[in-house]
Amino acid sequence: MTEEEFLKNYDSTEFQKPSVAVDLVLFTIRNEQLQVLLTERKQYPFIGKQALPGVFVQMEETLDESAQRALYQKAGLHDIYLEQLYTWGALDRDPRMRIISVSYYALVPDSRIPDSEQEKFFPVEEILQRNDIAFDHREIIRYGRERIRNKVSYTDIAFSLVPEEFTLPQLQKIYEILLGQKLYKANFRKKIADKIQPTEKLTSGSKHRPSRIYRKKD
Amino acid sequence: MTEEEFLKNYDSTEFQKPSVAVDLVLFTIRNEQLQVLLTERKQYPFIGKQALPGVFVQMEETLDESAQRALYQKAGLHDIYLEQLYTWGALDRDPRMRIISVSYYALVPDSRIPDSEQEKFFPVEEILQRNDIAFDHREIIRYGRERIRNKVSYTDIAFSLVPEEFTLPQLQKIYEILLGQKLYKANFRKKIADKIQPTEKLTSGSKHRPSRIYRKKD
DNA sequence: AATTGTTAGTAGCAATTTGCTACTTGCTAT
DNA sequence: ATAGCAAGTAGCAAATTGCTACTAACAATT
Repeated sequence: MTEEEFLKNYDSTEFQKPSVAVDLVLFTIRNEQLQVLLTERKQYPFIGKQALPGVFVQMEETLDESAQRALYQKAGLHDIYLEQLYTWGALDRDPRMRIISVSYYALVPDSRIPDSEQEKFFPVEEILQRNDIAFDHREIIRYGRERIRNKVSYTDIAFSLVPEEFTLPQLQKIYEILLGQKLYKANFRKKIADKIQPTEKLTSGSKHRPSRIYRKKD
Repeated sequence: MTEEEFLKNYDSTEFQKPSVAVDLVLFTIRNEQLQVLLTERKQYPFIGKQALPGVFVQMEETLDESAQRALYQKAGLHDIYLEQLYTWGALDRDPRMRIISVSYYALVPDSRIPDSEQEKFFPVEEILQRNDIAFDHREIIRYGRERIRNKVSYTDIAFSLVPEEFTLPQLQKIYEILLGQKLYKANFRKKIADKIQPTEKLTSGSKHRPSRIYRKKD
């Protein structure tokens, strides 16, 4: 049997297969809190409960593309920091059938969230206290928060949560929220000095000293 | 329609589904090198080439269980450090059909590898130079190495690569291989001091000063 | 015009960690 | 004895982190 023959005869429907979905944890920072987008379920199961937005993986799209599609279809967003998180495979995680969920997380500055989506964000702290979240999505959110918490210190993901132009007090606040602890101003600035570029601009309108506006270097 | 009715009528075969497999990156350290288990493919596709051991995910097993099964069926190993790595979903990663692969990596001390498996390990450095590895498995191996390299500094995974009883020069060597750089003896010992317990035993048989034997604390 | 309140931003030092060199210890083989 | 060799320790310099206190620049109030 040649390879060609083999491939022609291969019956890919021979075995029963699980379904594969992508679920998206879309994080932002608002009101000095880490928040996540939740959608209300319109169908069984968990009708009326809140869940992460998700899509089934189509045969002709990669996982990354599924995640991007979810991001666009469910939140109207493009060109956002997006990274695979973990794949969940418990047998009973969906009562309909066996569904394996590849979770992704995305980070978006509050300023980029469309008006239509504003209402759908909820603080992670609160969500983790609740027990009425659909599926295993609360666990996914917790896991996502842990991932960011780890990565913030050795990557630049914090910049994904801030607009193109930002002040250092803003940026520091992002770091503090993600890490869950205060940082020292002077040390923080030394640390990130090589990642930022000052602009000529200063903030205005506040009733105290204005802050210099920076951009990410490169 | 009640939830029960809905679930009864739900047709889970309505859509075409990808297959889901688990591929295993089994790392060990031998000859002062990071090595990986590869199996020779006996079937199309990539017949004769080397690949990571893998299994299809069965409907009645979780992903972790699939990974453990692969570990046992393909390497005869039980109770090994095992962690999910990443899920690979390129459209053409398998020429037979759409297969989504959930990769796991495992860490095992060289001393625990059964005789029958000894021959199947190959140095990661070499593998990454080659271009005759089946599927996208070379990329998976590279990704696995990156993951360990990151985790070694803020977790205890290095202990998974060493027997229950070990010497500090042994352990330090493991860290050095994983990190890809030399460490300072005295500093290394300060760092891990709270993670280890000395035994009464010393090594013997060497023609120089014997080394104290330790165990992991807890 | 000076004072107060508030946040932005800088100085500087103590404590800890890391980088590095040199030493001492305990074994075997000459 | 002593030479060779790896195990293990001492200790200091350099860099990083923890922390306090300062100065700078604005608006609002006196």
